Amino acid sequence: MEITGEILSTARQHLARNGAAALSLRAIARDLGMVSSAVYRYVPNRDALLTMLIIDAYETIGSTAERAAANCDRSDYLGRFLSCCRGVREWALANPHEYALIYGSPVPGYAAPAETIALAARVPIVLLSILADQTADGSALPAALLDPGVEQSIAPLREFAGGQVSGDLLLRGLASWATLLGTVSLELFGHLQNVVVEAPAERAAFFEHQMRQVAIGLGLVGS
Amino acid sequence: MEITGEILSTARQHLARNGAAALSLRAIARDLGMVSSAVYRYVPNRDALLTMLIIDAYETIGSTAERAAANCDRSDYLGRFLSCCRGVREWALANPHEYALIYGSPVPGYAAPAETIALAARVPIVLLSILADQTADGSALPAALLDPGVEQSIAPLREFAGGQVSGDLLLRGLASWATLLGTVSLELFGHLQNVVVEAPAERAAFFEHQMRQVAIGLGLVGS
DNA sequence: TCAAGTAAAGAGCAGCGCTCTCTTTTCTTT
DNA sequence: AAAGAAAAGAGAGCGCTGCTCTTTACTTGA
Repeated sequence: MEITGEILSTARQHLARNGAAALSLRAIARDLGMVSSAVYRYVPNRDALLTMLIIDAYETIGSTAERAAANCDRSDYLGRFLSCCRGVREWALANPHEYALIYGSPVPGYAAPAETIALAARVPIVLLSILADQTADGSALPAALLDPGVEQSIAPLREFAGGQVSGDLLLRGLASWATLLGTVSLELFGHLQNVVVEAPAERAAFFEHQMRQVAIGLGLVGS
Repeated sequence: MEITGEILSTARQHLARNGAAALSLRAIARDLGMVSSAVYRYVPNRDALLTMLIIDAYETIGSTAERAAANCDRSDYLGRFLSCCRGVREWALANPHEYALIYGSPVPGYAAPAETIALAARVPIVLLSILADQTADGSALPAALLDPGVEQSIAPLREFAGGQVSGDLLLRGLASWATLLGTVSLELFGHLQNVVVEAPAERAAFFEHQMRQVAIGLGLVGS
């Protein structure tokens, strides 16, 4: 148990420094003063190690988002939303390789291990809880009527939300999630070069504005 | 020149089948009946090959988006936008590894080669041209006043657009781009599991609805 | 015909994931 | 305390990778 932890923390350091592609069991073993075959007593293979790092990343970004949102009054929906968005972006900027690991291209084969899907939900759940609170106190946007096919398409999410939030608002929430991750990914993966000034202050102002616009679309800011 | 082309097309096939991580110069050489050292006469190294594939991917998704948008009347802004979005998504679904290569985590070191940044602009330019046409004929949304810091942040884009489009609309355009890529990435990278029904018809209906909502935010659909 | 240039082959280095066997250490049981 | 079992690590080795260097074969132009 002890050594598994050391392997994991060394792996974390290597990931943060060199990225997932360069993660090497042998290098980790060297750092720990072991021979490479010895780490196989603790970790089945490289993919399993990556999975642990993925879980780790989901946990830290999830708790970051939760803590950020919890910093605001429960009734301050806009504050909770913006705080959550900022938290996600700042975590991503501070941990680019970890972010890429979970929201970039899936590195190993393809299949997301079953353990990760519950963890992956933590960030969207923060967003969802804002919409649920908003709906509960009657301040949500009037729900638009949806095409039955569209309504049907989000059946799993609808079930998860337990009928607390209208289909229309759920879809808007999904869009806000996509915009958040899209904006962060564009910035982190270099697609805003020659588009948005590179300096941190400008990047932050840009992000803040974009998320505020998203919040308007969610009905979080009284017009 | 001949052989470089064969190497590239073989590399394309390998990328499509196994993804960028598994791309191996030796395997390509084997497929071509050469010895591995021989391909180094045509390709400097593996990263250069990846760069070529990146350029290739940008070109095909760019022309796909352009052709899709060109399928509609020039004055049919909504049609052009939706057609472009559909084109991007369908190309991504048909070429997941290529999509991941350009919009997922940057695989090699980090720095996007200078040759790629012009190519990378082709999809956003399609979106931008819609907004420019819309502005030119006076049907664009009234431009909201922006915070000076935000206005400043998009100076590079503003310069590129040549003053044809308001800062407010440029920012909305960037948001639509982020939402488009975010939505496609979420779907492609498995983050819509247990959220949106997996069947192609439902996924398409979901995507269509989301993009229509984005179009409303851009003022592309007369209310 | 011969020299120059080009393309390919081959060997080899260091690194990787992973497996197997063997030895050493540690803990448990009598 | 001695004997046995279990756990942990060491080492060698397989096949793969990117990449380099040297040598061989072939094709040109003079």
